Amino acid sequence: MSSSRATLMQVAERAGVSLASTSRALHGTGASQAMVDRVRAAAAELGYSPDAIGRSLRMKRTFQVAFAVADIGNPVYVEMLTAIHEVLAPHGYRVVVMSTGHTVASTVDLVRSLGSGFVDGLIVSPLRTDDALVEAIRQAPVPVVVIGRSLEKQGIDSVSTDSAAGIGQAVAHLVKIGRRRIGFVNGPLDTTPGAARQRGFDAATSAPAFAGNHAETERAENFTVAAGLAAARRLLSRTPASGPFDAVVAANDLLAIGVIRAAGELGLSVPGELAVTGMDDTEIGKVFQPSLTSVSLGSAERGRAAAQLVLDRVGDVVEPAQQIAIGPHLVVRESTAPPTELPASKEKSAR
Amino acid sequence: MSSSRATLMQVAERAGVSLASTSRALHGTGASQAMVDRVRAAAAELGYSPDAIGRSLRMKRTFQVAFAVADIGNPVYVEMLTAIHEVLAPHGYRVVVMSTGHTVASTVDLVRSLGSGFVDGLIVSPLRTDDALVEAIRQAPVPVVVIGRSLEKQGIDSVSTDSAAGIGQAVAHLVKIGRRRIGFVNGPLDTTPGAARQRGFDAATSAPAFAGNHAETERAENFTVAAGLAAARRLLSRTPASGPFDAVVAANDLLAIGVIRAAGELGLSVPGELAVTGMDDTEIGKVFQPSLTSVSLGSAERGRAAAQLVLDRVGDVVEPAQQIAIGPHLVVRESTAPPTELPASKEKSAR
DNA sequence: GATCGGCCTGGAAACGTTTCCGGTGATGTC
DNA sequence: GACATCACCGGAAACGTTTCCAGGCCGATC
Repeated sequence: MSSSRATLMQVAERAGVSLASTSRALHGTGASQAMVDRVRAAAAELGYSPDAIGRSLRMKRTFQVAFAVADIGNPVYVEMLTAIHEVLAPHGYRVVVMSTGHTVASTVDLVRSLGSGFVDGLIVSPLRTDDALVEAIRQAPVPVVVIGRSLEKQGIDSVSTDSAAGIGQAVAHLVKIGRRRIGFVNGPLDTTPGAARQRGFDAATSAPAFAGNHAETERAENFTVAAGLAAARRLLSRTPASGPFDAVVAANDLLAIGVIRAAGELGLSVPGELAVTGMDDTEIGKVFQPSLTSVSLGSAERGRAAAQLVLDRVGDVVEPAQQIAIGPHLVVRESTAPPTELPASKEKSAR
Repeated sequence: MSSSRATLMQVAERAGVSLASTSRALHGTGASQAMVDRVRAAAAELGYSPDAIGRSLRMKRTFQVAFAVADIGNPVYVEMLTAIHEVLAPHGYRVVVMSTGHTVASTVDLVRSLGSGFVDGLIVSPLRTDDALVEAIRQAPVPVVVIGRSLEKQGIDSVSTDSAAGIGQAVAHLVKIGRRRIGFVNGPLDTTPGAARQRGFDAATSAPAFAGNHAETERAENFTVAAGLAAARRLLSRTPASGPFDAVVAANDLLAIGVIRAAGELGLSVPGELAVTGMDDTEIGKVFQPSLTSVSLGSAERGRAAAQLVLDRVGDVVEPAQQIAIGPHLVVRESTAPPTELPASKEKSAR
């Protein structure tokens, strides 16, 4: 926190050359070798390092990209952040983490705040979307990439995934291993992921392949473990006419963990008596006990794609909006298996 | 991504007043009401929003703070990040996430890069520290707050916690509930937390209160679940002369989860046959099955304190370096309990 | 030998903002 | 009525950098 930093002007004086030449020498273009050596030496002596603000002002580039999510506590977003960081850092870009807040209005505010130009681009994964937000994004003074649903018609760059199809994969898997009464623990329906996943569940359970089985939805207040626990308690306290639930599809790994905890409370073994699937294929799901069968939506991959898209855009390539889709795929682990033939004792068999 | 943004100059012209007055009117000091109204109107018409870069250049303030950690994948750092964000955002500060890398050299580079002045302050939680880093921090052109060990003698602001004492609390708890052969799964000893926690374990297990019991350390490659799993396999494959391990202290919640998984592999029940403690009291530990007894080091609290410290410092209050200490405390959950009296059937001695 | 082209350099402008400073008009006080 | 005080306004400088432009030098070409 010592002496104020050296400026380019000071380096120029020290080297006895002009300001322009100094800049060129350090920047590396159109300067003689002698000049470069001289300036480099002076810069080293003074411990010069270029001022990012001055440079930004002149170049109209901040070398910063913002990443905005509602809840950085959700491991999915952390994975995205890591991936984004890995792509951007080698290009000299910094990542600013922002919070969208939980309402769409606050997200609109955030997008508008890009007007102050502290950032060259934005990657945002909004929980909720509406026309105002779409419009704000379209008007935004810097490239914006949305991670979430495809916004092709709206002409906005997006990296999406078909989470509805992902839920379909989970349901298909459960049916295939012999589950007949499937509950669905979803998040709020007015969120983009909540709506998509509900569509996926409804479609999968009204398809011919599902005929004769039972399906039922319970809605959690949000996408956290606590909400999942509460919702699962409600769901599992009901018993369909055809018999107790033997599987639960959760819209989220966190919700799934809540479901498993609820099952534990009720003395239901997982996967023996209750198979549970999650979604997002997070690290926490991998290490949970039992490890979580989960639909991977390629969080890291989506993060990387979004970052690459922003990078392309700030390199002022003006192209029509691009849509990148990442296919979901199911990763089967311990939390799903064919139902155990229960011995009369109803105690859990060997581990 | 439409028309280029309006500048203050344009607002001034539109309002028919000087640039200086425009700035004052918007900034709110020393302008008549009439002037304010007039300028506000013009600004609104043009959709003006002030340019952060121009402002930064002039004010020598970026309204950004960097938070640097080795591994943002570790939930502890996510909790800190959240807390930091919550403190800083209301003051108009943005948070830039940076990676220190795993070597001390790359951390030094990062601190040096502050010289480019893109940020008003830095909060860093380095895994490893050496004299070069301390010196770099002391020379840094902006306030730096270290989360980790106390750096009082070095004259650096720090927010620390006595993790050694925390390990002591864990050991005391285990002894109290009747555990006699305690393993310690630690991370690398050349890291700051690794070293401190080892000291804590060694001190606790060589204290009179521990006399007659067995203690043994196994070192994991890093602080992740996978490393914890591997280390626990090694540890539990050994059997002390006095009998098998009945408790494991892990230096970290992630390591603890690895330990529990290893116990599962070996058919050991937790907490019945093996009690396990973690450290950091992370969200994932709370929801794990069994939920984790863990030593809280107040991650969120430390984040908040560090953020507040940076905030004070950028408000150019020049005071001697401050040391804030957060006391550790044990949170007992399911993963520790008195040993179960094993029915004769279970082959305990043979293992 | 004059001209042209190419390489290199220095001067100066520009990016958008805040703030110092001097000036003007109005108001209040003796 | 003169003078000090005050509130407000406009001009201009400054923050640190990059880049346009013009000019100087040198070698090569005709």
